Amino acid sequence: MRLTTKGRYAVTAMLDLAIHSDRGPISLADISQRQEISLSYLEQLFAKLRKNALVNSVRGPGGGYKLQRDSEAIFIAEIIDAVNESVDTTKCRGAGDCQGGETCLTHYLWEDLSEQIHGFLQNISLADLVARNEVKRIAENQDRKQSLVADDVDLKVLADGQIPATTL
Amino acid sequence: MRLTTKGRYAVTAMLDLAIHSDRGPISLADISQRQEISLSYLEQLFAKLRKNALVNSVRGPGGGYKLQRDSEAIFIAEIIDAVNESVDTTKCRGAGDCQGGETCLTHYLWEDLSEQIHGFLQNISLADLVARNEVKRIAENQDRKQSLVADDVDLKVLADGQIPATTL
DNA sequence: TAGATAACCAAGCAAAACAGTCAAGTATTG
DNA sequence: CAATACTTGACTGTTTTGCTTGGTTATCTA
Repeated sequence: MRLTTKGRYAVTAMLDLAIHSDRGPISLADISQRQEISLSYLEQLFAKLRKNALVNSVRGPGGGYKLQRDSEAIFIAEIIDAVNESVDTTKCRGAGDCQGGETCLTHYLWEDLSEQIHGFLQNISLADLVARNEVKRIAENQDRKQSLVADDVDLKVLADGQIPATTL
Repeated sequence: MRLTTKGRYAVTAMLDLAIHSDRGPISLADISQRQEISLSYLEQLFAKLRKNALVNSVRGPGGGYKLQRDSEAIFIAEIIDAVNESVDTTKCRGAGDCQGGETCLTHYLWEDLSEQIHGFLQNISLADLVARNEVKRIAENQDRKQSLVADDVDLKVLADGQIPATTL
Protein backbone atom coordinates (compact mmCIF):
# COMPACT_ATOMS: atom_id res chain seq x y z
CA MET A 1 0.00 0.00 0.00
CA ARG A 2 1.59 3.18 -1.18
CA LEU A 3 0.09 6.62 -0.91
CA THR A 4 1.57 9.26 -3.16
CA THR A 5 0.46 12.14 -5.29
CA LYS A 6 -0.10 9.71 -8.11
CA GLY A 7 -2.86 8.01 -6.18
CA ARG A 8 -4.19 11.39 -5.23
CA TYR A 9 -4.50 12.35 -8.87
CA ALA A 10 -6.28 9.12 -9.62
CA VAL A 11 -8.74 9.55 -6.79
CA THR A 12 -9.37 13.15 -7.77
CA ALA A 13 -10.04 12.16 -11.38
CA MET A 14 -12.35 9.36 -10.32
CA LEU A 15 -14.19 11.76 -8.06
CA ASP A 16 -14.67 14.11 -10.96
CA LEU A 17 -16.05 11.22 -12.94
CA ALA A 18 -18.41 10.26 -10.15
CA ILE A 19 -19.64 13.82 -9.68
CA HIS A 20 -20.45 14.19 -13.37
CA SER A 21 -21.70 10.67 -13.91
CA ASP A 22 -25.10 11.94 -14.97
CA ARG A 23 -23.68 13.65 -18.02
CA GLY A 24 -22.76 10.51 -19.86
CA PRO A 25 -19.15 9.80 -20.84
CA ILE A 26 -16.68 12.38 -19.57
CA SER A 27 -13.68 13.17 -21.74
CA LEU A 28 -10.22 13.33 -20.24
CA ALA A 29 -9.91 16.82 -21.67
CA ASP A 30 -12.75 17.94 -19.41
CA ILE A 31 -11.17 16.37 -16.36
CA SER A 32 -7.83 17.82 -17.33
CA GLN A 33 -9.29 21.33 -17.41
CA ARG A 34 -11.28 21.00 -14.21
CA GLN A 35 -8.67 19.28 -12.11
CA GLU A 36 -5.58 20.80 -13.65
CA ILE A 37 -3.96 17.49 -14.48
CA SER A 38 -2.14 17.14 -17.78
CA LEU A 39 -4.09 15.24 -20.40
CA SER A 40 -1.33 12.77 -21.16
CA TYR A 41 -0.83 11.96 -17.53
CA LEU A 42 -4.54 11.32 -17.22
CA GLU A 43 -4.28 9.00 -20.21
CA GLN A 44 -1.66 6.97 -18.41
CA LEU A 45 -3.67 6.82 -15.24
CA PHE A 46 -6.88 5.86 -17.01
CA ALA A 47 -5.14 3.12 -18.95
CA LYS A 48 -4.46 1.50 -15.61
CA LEU A 49 -7.90 2.27 -14.23
CA ARG A 50 -9.37 0.64 -17.30
CA LYS A 51 -7.19 -2.45 -16.99
CA ASN A 52 -8.37 -2.76 -13.42
CA ALA A 53 -12.03 -2.71 -14.43
CA LEU A 54 -12.77 0.57 -12.71
CA VAL A 55 -13.81 2.56 -15.78
CA ASN A 56 -15.24 1.96 -19.24
CA SER A 57 -14.20 3.91 -22.28
CA VAL A 58 -16.33 5.20 -25.14
CA ARG A 59 -14.41 6.18 -28.22
CA GLY A 60 -15.23 8.73 -30.84
CA PRO A 61 -16.86 12.16 -30.61
CA GLY A 62 -18.83 12.62 -27.44
CA GLY A 63 -16.92 9.75 -25.98
CA GLY A 64 -14.98 9.58 -22.78
CA TYR A 65 -14.92 7.50 -19.64
CA LYS A 66 -17.60 6.18 -17.32
CA LEU A 67 -17.41 4.43 -14.00
CA GLN A 68 -17.75 0.73 -14.60
CA ARG A 69 -19.64 0.25 -11.34
CA ASP A 70 -21.83 2.43 -9.18
CA SER A 71 -19.85 4.90 -7.16
CA GLU A 72 -21.11 3.07 -4.08
CA ALA A 73 -19.18 0.01 -5.21
CA ILE A 74 -15.86 1.64 -6.03
CA PHE A 75 -13.49 2.02 -3.12
CA ILE A 76 -10.54 4.32 -2.66
CA ALA A 77 -8.14 1.48 -2.01
CA GLU A 78 -8.96 -0.01 -5.41
CA ILE A 79 -8.14 3.21 -7.20
CA ILE A 80 -4.84 3.67 -5.43
CA ASP A 81 -3.86 0.06 -5.97
CA ALA A 82 -4.73 0.33 -9.65
CA VAL A 83 -2.39 3.20 -10.43
CA ASN A 84 0.38 2.12 -8.08
CA GLU A 85 0.49 -1.43 -9.36
CA SER A 86 1.60 -2.40 -5.90
CA VAL A 87 4.33 -4.98 -6.18
CA ASP A 88 5.00 -5.09 -2.49
CA THR A 89 8.63 -6.01 -2.25
CA THR A 90 9.09 -7.39 1.19
CA LYS A 91 12.69 -8.37 1.57
CA CYS A 92 11.98 -11.47 3.57
CA ARG A 93 9.39 -13.29 1.54
CA GLY A 94 8.44 -16.47 3.26
CA ALA A 95 9.96 -17.84 6.39
CA GLY A 96 13.12 -19.26 4.85
CA ASP A 97 15.10 -16.11 4.40
CA CYS A 98 15.30 -14.80 7.91
CA GLN A 99 17.82 -16.37 10.20
CA GLY A 100 17.51 -13.98 13.08
CA GLY A 101 13.78 -13.85 12.79
CA GLU A 102 13.77 -10.24 13.88
CA THR A 103 13.54 -9.08 10.34
CA CYS A 104 10.47 -11.18 9.93
CA LEU A 105 9.07 -9.77 13.11
CA THR A 106 8.98 -6.12 12.21
CA HIS A 107 8.28 -6.85 8.59
CA TYR A 108 5.27 -8.74 9.70
CA LEU A 109 4.18 -5.91 11.94
CA TRP A 110 4.47 -3.49 9.08
CA GLU A 111 2.57 -5.76 6.74
CA ASP A 112 -0.16 -5.92 9.30
CA LEU A 113 -0.30 -2.16 9.61
CA SER A 114 -0.30 -1.83 5.86
CA GLU A 115 -3.24 -4.18 5.69
CA GLN A 116 -5.07 -2.09 8.23
CA ILE A 117 -4.58 1.04 6.18
CA HIS A 118 -5.72 -0.82 3.12
CA GLY A 119 -8.79 -2.09 4.92
CA PHE A 120 -9.52 1.41 6.07
CA LEU A 121 -9.45 2.80 2.55
CA GLN A 122 -11.36 -0.20 1.29
CA ASN A 123 -14.28 0.95 3.41
CA ILE A 124 -14.53 4.40 1.83
CA SER A 125 -16.38 4.50 -1.49
CA LEU A 126 -16.44 7.18 -4.13
CA ALA A 127 -20.08 7.74 -3.22
CA ASP A 128 -19.05 8.46 0.35
CA LEU A 129 -16.80 11.25 -0.85
CA VAL A 130 -19.32 12.60 -3.34
CA ALA A 131 -22.00 12.68 -0.68
CA ARG A 132 -19.74 14.81 1.45
CA ASN A 133 -19.05 17.02 -1.46
CA GLU A 134 -22.72 17.68 -1.97
CA VAL A 135 -23.27 18.26 1.72
CA LYS A 136 -20.43 20.70 1.67
CA ARG A 137 -21.68 22.56 -1.37
CA ILE A 138 -25.20 22.79 -0.07
CA ALA A 139 -23.90 23.97 3.23
CA GLU A 140 -21.82 26.67 1.64
CA ASN A 141 -24.61 27.89 -0.53
CA GLN A 142 -27.27 27.87 2.12
CA ASP A 143 -26.75 27.61 5.81
CA ARG A 144 -23.75 27.71 8.07
CA LYS A 145 -25.38 25.77 10.85
CA GLN A 146 -25.91 22.82 8.58
CA SER A 147 -22.27 22.88 7.70
CA LEU A 148 -21.24 22.77 11.30
CA VAL A 149 -23.52 19.85 12.02
CA ALA A 150 -22.20 17.97 9.04
CA ASP A 151 -18.66 18.72 10.10
CA ASP A 152 -19.39 17.44 13.56
CA VAL A 153 -20.68 14.22 12.15
CA ASP A 154 -17.62 13.86 9.98
CA LEU A 155 -15.26 14.57 12.80
CA LYS A 156 -16.98 12.05 14.97
CA VAL A 157 -16.53 9.45 12.30
CA LEU A 158 -12.94 10.52 11.99
CA ALA A 159 -12.17 10.55 15.67
CA ASP A 160 -13.61 7.12 15.95
CA GLY A 161 -10.59 5.81 14.17
CA GLN A 162 -11.30 2.36 15.41
CA ILE A 163 -9.91 -0.41 13.38
CA PRO A 164 -12.59 -2.90 12.55
CA ALA A 165 -11.66 -6.17 14.19
CA THR A 166 -12.81 -7.93 11.07
CA THR A 167 -9.79 -6.79 9.11
CA LEU A 168 -7.37 -8.49 11.41
CA MET B 1 0.25 12.30 4.10
CA ARG B 2 2.50 10.13 2.05
CA LEU B 3 3.10 6.49 2.55
CA THR B 4 6.19 5.03 0.91
CA THR B 5 8.95 2.59 1.69
CA LYS B 6 10.77 5.42 3.38
CA GLY B 7 8.09 5.68 6.02
CA ARG B 8 8.04 1.94 6.24
CA TYR B 9 11.75 1.85 6.99
CA ALA B 10 11.29 4.48 9.66
CA VAL B 11 8.42 2.64 11.32
CA THR B 12 10.32 -0.62 11.14
CA ALA B 13 13.35 0.94 12.77
CA MET B 14 11.27 2.54 15.49
CA LEU B 15 9.57 -0.78 16.10
CA ASP B 16 12.96 -2.38 16.53
CA LEU B 17 13.82 0.32 19.02
CA ALA B 18 10.60 -0.18 20.93
CA ILE B 19 11.06 -3.93 21.08
CA HIS B 20 14.55 -3.63 22.53
CA SER B 21 13.85 -0.62 24.69
CA ASP B 22 14.83 -2.54 27.81
CA ARG B 23 18.40 -2.95 26.64
CA GLY B 24 19.32 0.69 26.91
CA PRO B 25 20.53 2.63 23.88
CA ILE B 26 20.40 0.70 20.62
CA SER B 27 23.03 1.41 18.01
CA LEU B 28 22.07 1.99 14.42
CA ALA B 29 24.47 -0.78 13.49
CA ASP B 30 22.31 -3.24 15.41
CA ILE B 31 19.14 -2.05 13.74
CA SER B 32 20.89 -2.12 10.40
CA GLN B 33 21.81 -5.77 10.87
CA ARG B 34 18.47 -6.88 12.22
CA GLN B 35 16.24 -4.99 9.81
CA GLU B 36 18.52 -5.08 6.81
CA ILE B 37 18.51 -1.37 6.29
CA SER B 38 21.75 0.31 5.28
CA LEU B 39 23.47 2.08 8.13
CA SER B 40 23.84 5.38 6.34
CA TYR B 41 20.23 5.42 5.32
CA LEU B 42 19.30 4.84 8.93
CA GLU B 43 21.52 7.75 9.87
CA GLN B 44 19.53 10.02 7.60
CA LEU B 45 16.23 8.76 8.90
CA PHE B 46 17.25 9.07 12.54
CA ALA B 47 18.51 12.58 12.02
CA LYS B 48 14.95 13.50 11.12
CA LEU B 49 13.43 11.40 13.87
CA ARG B 50 15.66 13.20 16.34
CA LYS B 51 14.74 16.63 15.00
CA ASN B 52 11.12 15.69 15.48
CA ALA B 53 11.66 14.75 19.11
CA LEU B 54 10.89 11.09 18.62
CA VAL B 55 14.26 9.68 19.69
CA ASN B 56 17.19 10.63 21.88
CA SER B 57 20.77 9.87 21.00
CA VAL B 58 23.47 8.72 23.37
CA ARG B 59 26.96 9.23 22.08
CA GLY B 60 30.12 7.38 22.85
CA PRO B 61 30.80 3.68 23.33
CA GLY B 62 27.70 1.75 24.23
CA GLY B 63 25.66 4.61 22.85
CA GLY B 64 22.81 4.55 20.42
CA TYR B 65 19.23 5.71 20.23
CA LYS B 66 16.34 5.55 22.65
CA LEU B 67 12.69 6.41 22.27
CA GLN B 68 12.14 9.87 23.66
CA ARG B 69 8.69 8.91 24.93
CA ASP B 70 7.02 5.71 25.98
CA SER B 71 6.07 3.57 23.05
CA GLU B 72 2.45 4.13 24.07
CA ALA B 73 2.88 7.81 23.32
CA ILE B 74 4.54 7.51 19.93
CA PHE B 75 2.17 7.21 17.04
CA ILE B 76 2.74 5.88 13.56
CA ALA B 77 1.62 9.08 11.90
CA GLU B 78 4.31 11.02 13.72
CA ILE B 79 7.03 8.73 12.47
CA ILE B 80 5.88 8.89 8.88
CA ASP B 81 5.46 12.65 8.99
CA ALA B 82 8.92 13.04 10.47
CA VAL B 83 10.77 11.31 7.66
CA ASN B 84 8.55 12.54 4.87
CA GLU B 85 8.75 16.16 5.92
CA SER B 86 5.36 16.56 4.30
CA VAL B 87 5.22 19.87 2.56
CA ASP B 88 1.88 19.18 0.97
CA THR B 89 1.78 21.28 -2.13
CA THR B 90 -1.85 21.61 -3.01
CA LYS B 91 -2.12 23.46 -6.26
CA CYS B 92 -5.06 25.57 -5.22
CA ARG B 93 -4.01 26.99 -1.90
CA GLY B 94 -6.82 29.08 -0.56
CA ALA B 95 -10.09 29.78 -2.31
CA GLY B 96 -8.86 32.63 -4.49
CA ASP B 97 -7.13 30.54 -7.10
CA CYS B 98 -9.99 28.43 -8.27
CA GLN B 99 -12.40 30.01 -10.68
CA GLY B 100 -14.60 27.06 -11.37
CA GLY B 101 -14.66 26.03 -7.75
CA GLU B 102 -14.65 22.41 -8.77
CA THR B 103 -10.93 22.21 -8.36
CA CYS B 104 -11.30 23.42 -4.84
CA LEU B 105 -13.99 20.88 -4.17
CA THR B 106 -12.05 17.81 -5.06
CA HIS B 107 -8.90 19.18 -3.51
CA TYR B 108 -10.86 19.70 -0.34
CA LEU B 109 -12.17 16.19 -0.51
CA TRP B 110 -8.71 14.78 -0.88
CA GLU B 111 -7.39 16.85 1.97
CA ASP B 112 -10.22 15.51 4.04
CA LEU B 113 -9.42 11.95 3.09
CA SER B 114 -5.78 12.53 3.77
CA GLU B 115 -6.67 13.82 7.20
CA GLN B 116 -8.69 10.73 7.86
CA ILE B 117 -5.77 8.50 7.03
CA HIS B 118 -3.58 10.64 9.20
CA GLY B 119 -6.04 10.46 12.04
CA PHE B 120 -6.20 6.75 11.61
CA LEU B 121 -2.46 6.35 11.92
CA GLN B 122 -2.39 8.85 14.74
CA ASN B 123 -4.42 6.40 16.79
CA ILE B 124 -1.99 3.53 16.43
CA SER B 125 0.97 3.66 18.77
CA LEU B 126 4.22 1.77 18.63
CA ALA B 127 3.07 -0.04 21.74
CA ASP B 128 -0.08 -1.19 19.95
CA LEU B 129 2.03 -2.89 17.34
CA VAL B 130 4.51 -4.35 19.77
CA ALA B 131 2.06 -5.47 22.39
CA ARG B 132 0.63 -8.41 20.58
CA ASN B 133 0.93 -11.50 22.66
CA GLU B 134 2.18 -13.78 19.97
CA VAL B 135 4.67 -11.34 18.62
CA LYS B 136 6.01 -10.64 22.04
CA ARG B 137 6.44 -14.31 22.72
CA ILE B 138 8.18 -14.81 19.42
CA ALA B 139 10.51 -11.94 20.17
CA GLU B 140 11.41 -13.47 23.51
CA ASN B 141 12.05 -16.78 21.87
CA GLN B 142 14.29 -15.19 19.34
CA ASP B 143 16.21 -13.32 21.99
CA ARG B 144 16.86 -16.55 23.82
CA LYS B 145 18.02 -18.12 20.60
CA GLN B 146 15.94 -21.17 21.06
CA SER B 147 16.13 -24.23 18.92
CA LEU B 148 15.57 -24.08 15.21
CA VAL B 149 12.52 -26.24 15.56
CA ALA B 150 10.87 -23.70 17.80
CA ASP B 151 11.76 -20.99 15.34
CA ASP B 152 10.22 -22.93 12.55
CA VAL B 153 6.99 -23.25 14.44
CA ASP B 154 6.92 -19.58 15.24
CA LEU B 155 7.71 -18.58 11.72
CA LYS B 156 4.93 -20.74 10.50
CA VAL B 157 2.56 -18.91 12.80
CA LEU B 158 3.87 -15.67 11.42
CA ALA B 159 3.54 -16.68 7.83
CA ASP B 160 -0.01 -17.65 8.53
CA GLY B 161 -0.90 -14.03 8.85
CA GLN B 162 -3.40 -14.54 11.63
CA ILE B 163 -3.59 -11.91 14.30
CA PRO B 164 -5.71 -12.19 17.41
CA ALA B 165 -8.46 -9.60 17.20
CA THR B 166 -7.96 -8.89 20.86
CA THR B 167 -4.85 -6.82 20.32
CA LEU B 168 -6.45 -3.69 18.98
C1' DT C 1 -17.64 9.48 -47.54
C1' DA C 2 -14.76 13.13 -45.21
C1' DG C 3 -13.51 15.05 -41.19
C1' DA C 4 -13.76 15.95 -36.47
C1' DT C 5 -13.36 13.92 -32.06
C1' DA C 6 -11.36 11.47 -28.43
C1' DA C 7 -9.57 7.15 -26.85
C1' DC C 8 -5.30 4.54 -27.30
C1' DC C 9 -0.31 3.89 -27.66
C1' DA C 10 4.80 4.55 -27.46
C1' DA C 11 9.04 6.87 -26.68
C1' DG C 12 11.42 9.95 -24.19
C1' DC C 13 12.68 13.57 -20.79
C1' DA C 14 13.50 16.73 -16.74
C1' DA C 15 12.91 17.01 -12.00
C1' DA C 16 12.23 15.01 -7.76
C1' DA C 17 12.39 11.37 -4.47
C1' DC C 18 14.55 7.23 -3.02
C1' DA C 19 18.30 4.40 -1.29
C1' DG C 20 22.72 4.18 -0.40
C1' DT C 21 27.99 5.35 -0.25
C1' DC C 22 31.87 7.74 1.41
C1' DA C 23 34.62 10.66 4.14
C1' DA C 24 35.64 13.86 7.62
C1' DG C 25 34.12 15.24 11.66
C1' DT C 26 32.66 15.36 17.06
C1' DA C 27 31.35 13.64 21.57
C1' DT C 28 31.80 10.11 25.05
C1' DT C 29 33.57 6.32 27.50
C1' DG C 30 37.23 3.47 29.38
C1' DC D 1 44.65 9.12 24.73
C1' DA D 2 42.27 5.77 21.90
C1' DA D 3 38.37 3.35 20.62
C1' DT D 4 33.62 3.63 19.92
C1' DA D 5 29.69 5.47 17.87
C1' DC D 6 26.90 9.15 16.49
C1' DT D 7 26.98 13.63 13.23
C1' DT D 8 27.26 15.98 9.20
C1' DG D 9 27.50 16.80 4.45
C1' DA D 10 28.50 15.92 -0.09
C1' DC D 11 27.89 12.83 -3.63
C1' DT D 12 25.99 8.98 -6.75
C1' DG D 13 22.96 5.84 -9.16
C1' DT D 14 18.30 4.36 -9.64
C1' DT D 15 13.38 4.77 -9.70
C1' DT D 16 9.24 7.34 -9.76
C1' DT D 17 6.66 11.48 -11.19
C1' DG D 18 4.53 14.31 -14.11
C1' DC D 19 4.55 15.73 -18.47
C1' DT D 20 5.51 16.35 -23.80
C1' DT D 21 5.40 14.90 -28.44
C1' DG D 22 3.70 12.47 -32.07
C1' DG D 23 1.36 9.42 -33.65
C1' DT D 24 -2.81 5.38 -34.55
C1' DT D 25 -7.15 3.84 -34.26
C1' DA D 26 -12.31 3.83 -33.48
C1' DT D 27 -16.60 6.33 -33.91
C1' DC D 28 -19.84 9.85 -34.58
C1' DT D 29 -21.72 13.48 -37.55
C1' DA D 30 -22.27 16.53 -41.38
